[in-house]
Amino acid sequence: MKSGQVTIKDLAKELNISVSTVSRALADNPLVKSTTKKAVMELAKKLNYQPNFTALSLRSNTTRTLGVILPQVVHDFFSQVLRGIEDIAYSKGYSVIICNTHESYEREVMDAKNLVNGRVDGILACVSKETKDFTHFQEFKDRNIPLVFFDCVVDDITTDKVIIDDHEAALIAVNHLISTGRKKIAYVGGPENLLISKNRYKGYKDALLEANIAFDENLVLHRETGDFKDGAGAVQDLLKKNVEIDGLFAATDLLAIGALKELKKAGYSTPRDVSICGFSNWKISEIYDPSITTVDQPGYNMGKISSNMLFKQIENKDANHKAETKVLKTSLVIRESTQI
Amino acid sequence: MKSGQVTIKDLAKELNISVSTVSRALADNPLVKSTTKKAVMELAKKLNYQPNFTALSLRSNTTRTLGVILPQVVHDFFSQVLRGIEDIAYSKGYSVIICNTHESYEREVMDAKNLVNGRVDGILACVSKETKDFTHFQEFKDRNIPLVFFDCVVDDITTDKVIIDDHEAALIAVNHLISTGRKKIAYVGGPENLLISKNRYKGYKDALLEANIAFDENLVLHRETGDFKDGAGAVQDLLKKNVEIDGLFAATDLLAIGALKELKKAGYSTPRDVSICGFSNWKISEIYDPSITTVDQPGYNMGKISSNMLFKQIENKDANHKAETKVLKTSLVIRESTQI
DNA sequence: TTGAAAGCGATACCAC
DNA sequence: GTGGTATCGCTTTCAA
Repeated sequence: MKSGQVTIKDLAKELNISVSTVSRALADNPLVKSTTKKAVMELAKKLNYQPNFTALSLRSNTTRTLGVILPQVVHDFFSQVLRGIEDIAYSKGYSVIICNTHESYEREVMDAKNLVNGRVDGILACVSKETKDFTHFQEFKDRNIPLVFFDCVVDDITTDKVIIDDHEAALIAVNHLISTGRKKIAYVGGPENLLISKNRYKGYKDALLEANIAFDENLVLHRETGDFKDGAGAVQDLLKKNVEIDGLFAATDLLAIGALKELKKAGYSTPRDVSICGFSNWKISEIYDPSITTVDQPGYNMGKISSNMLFKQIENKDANHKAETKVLKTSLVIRESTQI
Repeated sequence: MKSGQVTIKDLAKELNISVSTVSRALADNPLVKSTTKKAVMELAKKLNYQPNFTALSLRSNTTRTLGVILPQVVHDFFSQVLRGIEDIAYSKGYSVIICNTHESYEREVMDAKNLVNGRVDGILACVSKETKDFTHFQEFKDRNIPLVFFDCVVDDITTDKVIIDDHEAALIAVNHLISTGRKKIAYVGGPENLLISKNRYKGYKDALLEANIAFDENLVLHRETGDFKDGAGAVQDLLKKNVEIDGLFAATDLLAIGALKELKKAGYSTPRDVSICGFSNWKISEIYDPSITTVDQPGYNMGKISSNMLFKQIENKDANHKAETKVLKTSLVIRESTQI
């Protein structure tokens, strides 16, 4: 009973029976005499026995733990995804170990290495912005560790993926701006190398195309981040160019708000002069004054679907599993920033 | 080599040597002949051998893992705390398993039970709003599992704690409102049973006292949550009572913003008519229009200090450790909402 | 109905 | 230098 942990041995010794019997009794094995069983149960309760987690894991070669690798946790969207993951995991008696890479490639590699050695039964991952090399993820596949990508996925790795139809979402958002009579619509986007940025940008362009509005390179601003400051910076650049706009589609809510605040500084009112649409439906977009029209991403659902796919892999580890990609629909939330 | 995992046995068999030698070679033990060592190392690299985490844990009775129990992750403050914790943990080669209780007592108990069986080497915990019974935390102490509370702590359990001087922070914040000439200052607070709420409220009252401003019960509104909606609701109640205010101190930033927006609706401008101060310095308080004066909590530092205290406990597990409570200082960030 | 012993993957002590 | 074996805590055959 060293280090405060009561083991099955302690129970056996105390009751003068073998560890096998104790183990069986605790497992409520019908072979064990009911009096013995009762005695074991009672002592276990009395000494507050808890089976050692590590021993169980070693024996069963499972950890009842999922690993989640994601770039940020202070992020309304990811937090919803996490909730979805946790809800499914908890319902199956699994724990979740969250690795927060803080958008750092180095940290992501460390985290992956840390999870590769049998610490978890499966991995859910969303790759960071910085990541361009994916061998640390390939490692999971090589070791036959179940892996599901969500949101920011890796094309080169064949495994289950859950993504959002960013292209369609952007298309619908920009259509909405157009339908309210806007014609000179600017685009402010996040990191150009990200697939999600590319798709949102393409959605923007396609919406203009469909509406027969000429595409104008001058109205497009790709930024290094999806942050507030970059939204403001983008508008400054726009104003310097002296171009006229009456609408703005931003690839994140923070970009939208940064842009809005900067436009206001320059004397433009939203939605009157420039109507603005963001992306993600962060809480702030609801609270902001004016509230921001934005694309709602089904984060909770994405978490649930991803972990369900992961559990399917875990449960059929031997069977060869056909990788699947699920594309989730979004919806547009119309608020003050586009209501005229 | 079942389930894709290469073990020390596989290496031994392949090289026709014993597992002991392989183990020693991998540990770079000087007793091993260098040619043997080289052969082992090379084969290990070739087969991509990784020592099994669970076996290591069982052997050493340590998991090199910290458990963090907290009520929310989408929370600027907690996320900073987490970063502080992670930075220290990573630097010591530890992983962090985050249990997000979503402010639910039930979930908190589940999480605690889940961590009590040797899955982690120590626990960092911030209790949820709902929690009134603390036996699940006492369990850690009983089992001699290192435990540190941060932010929302449990008075009845003797262990290391890291808290913020909420009372002083509130005092300084309200002093600031008074110093800008405000005299009819309302208080909008979160759940009354929380220690942090009590202290912030007391800070508010003491600031008035010090300034010889009569305390007026009508200006005080305790709410069920610290959320945006409750801020708005509080102001609605205030307006119904037909009381005049020229300042407002809220126990959270979201309460502050909810109040501000509602006041604006009723025709009051901030800071001109009512200046407003929040608490926590969430990102939104910087971005909001107008930006919000608020109390900055040293979250990152709190995380670092907490985990350092935890490691001290882990490293001196046998020595009887004297519990300590650290109180961290805050600072006031003055922004537009109180600049006249 | 129960006990002895093997085994999960790794380390470390004791022989030789 | 190297191999055999006990051990960590638990489950599960195999024998009795």
